[in-house]
Amino acid sequence: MTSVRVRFAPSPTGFLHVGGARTALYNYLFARSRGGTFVLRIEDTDAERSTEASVQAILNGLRWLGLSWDEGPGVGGEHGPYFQAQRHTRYARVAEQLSAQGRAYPCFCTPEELEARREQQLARGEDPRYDRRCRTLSPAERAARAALGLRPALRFALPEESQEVAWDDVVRGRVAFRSDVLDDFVLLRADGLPTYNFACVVDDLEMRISHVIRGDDHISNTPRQILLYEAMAASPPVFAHASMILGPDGKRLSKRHGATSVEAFGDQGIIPEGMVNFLALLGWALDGQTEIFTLAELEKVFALERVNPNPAVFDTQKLAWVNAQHLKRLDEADRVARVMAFLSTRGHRLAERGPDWCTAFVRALGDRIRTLADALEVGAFVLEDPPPMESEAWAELLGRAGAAERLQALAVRVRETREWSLEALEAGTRSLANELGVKPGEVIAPARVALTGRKAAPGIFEVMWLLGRDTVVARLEAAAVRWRAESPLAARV
RNA sequence: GGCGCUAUCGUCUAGGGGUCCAGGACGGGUGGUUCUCAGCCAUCAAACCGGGGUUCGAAUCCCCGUAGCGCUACCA
Repeated sequence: MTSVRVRFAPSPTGFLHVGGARTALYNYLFARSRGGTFVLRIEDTDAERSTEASVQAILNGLRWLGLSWDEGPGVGGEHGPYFQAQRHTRYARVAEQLSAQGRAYPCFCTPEELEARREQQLARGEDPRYDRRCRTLSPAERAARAALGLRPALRFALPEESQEVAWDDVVRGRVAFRSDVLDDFVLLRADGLPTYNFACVVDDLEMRISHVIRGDDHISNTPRQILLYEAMAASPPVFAHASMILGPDGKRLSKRHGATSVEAFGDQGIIPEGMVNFLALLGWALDGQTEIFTLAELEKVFALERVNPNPAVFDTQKLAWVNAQHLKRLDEADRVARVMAFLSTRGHRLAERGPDWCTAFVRALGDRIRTLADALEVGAFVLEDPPPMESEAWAELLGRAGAAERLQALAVRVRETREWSLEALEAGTRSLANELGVKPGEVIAPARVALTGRKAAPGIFEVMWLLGRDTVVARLEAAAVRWRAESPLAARV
């Protein structure tokens, strides 16, 4: 019985990108759905680009999504360390074995020489590949070069005979390469640090990884890795290559498409539930019908075999919709807490108005917010005093005959309203319209503009209630005054 | 250039030879509900990349082409 062990192995060179997040999610879901172990390993062999800040950003991104790891940074485990930078002696040991077996050899070519040769090959129309000149160096020649102080890199010795290297990819079926399209790639750099392919194989082997789930940009690395497993007399794990996530232009998603880190989406008001659900759907479907899932539900129904091999375009519209679905499914207290937390990051401290007010506020926002950030827009009437006046809304109000009188009358009515409740406010407004002989909308529409500065807003009585008597009266009167001053319909004195 | 992967509505996808004149969802159009918007309900438009095969029968299998993407580093 082989237990399922998967890993997410990001290199800490930036934030957690949505592509990486989806890979992490698929790994996590596969582990959970199979009762397996989800390992987090940091691939920081590139000291130039790796930073501690990135490590933290990635961990935070995973935590935000709710993807907890069973082994890795912060939680430990039996197969650590989980930072490649701390595993050098292991790579060196394996490298030595490979060398002893004749499957690896030192290469004294300098990067400059290699680059020059590569260009020559290209110029001749050949495929740029290492010419293996150091592979046949005699021990004496090697010693001579080392004596000159030259630091060699260690290269993998590909099989002499070309062979087919193939595997059954869980998402793509059988994939095959001929080994002669490969070259003797570097295992250890001259500075002794392992390259990706080498470290990856050593670690996956030592960490007993059973399934490697990653992006399809690794497909062409897979034959190299399989050859390494063979050289190490080990059987390779099962591979599953999910495809890339593309931008709206069909190109691989990148920074120029705007936000691509999960953190940035959080800043835009996407909640983890929405992000996880949307990411899951990007390349996977349960039945083509069900769209909304919680992480817990995904853990039960996710199947790697149902991951789709074609590249998916990241559609922010659908993300917003999925997010909205989760937002409306949150229980009220939770939704209120999240909206308040989001707004406070933008400097709006609403908590001091009391829990009842906050609940009413979020209730008033209702389904008008697809993301938490929408609360900034939809709730602007209460977030700013006065809120910005949309010129189009004001222009329309100016063209409405008798608007000032109605606003004025409503101000009086509101001032006189004894009970500050939605019901009383609505009754007062409707009876006023009735007394004025106009439809309720004739009073409500001007009031909406006066109170919110917009033509579209939450229910007018909720708006009034939230604003409070003084503010409502003040905005109504101010609008009436301004209307009289600016409207061509105003009677001039 | 070489190698590889992919190819169903604008987008995410269901579909694994007949039950598909291709289903769902986002987005879009229209109508209804309503104080506006949103939401909700109803409804419409919208796709099997092209060409060959295989088969009684192909969206489904094979081949070729085309297109997109990926890799082609002492990056991961």
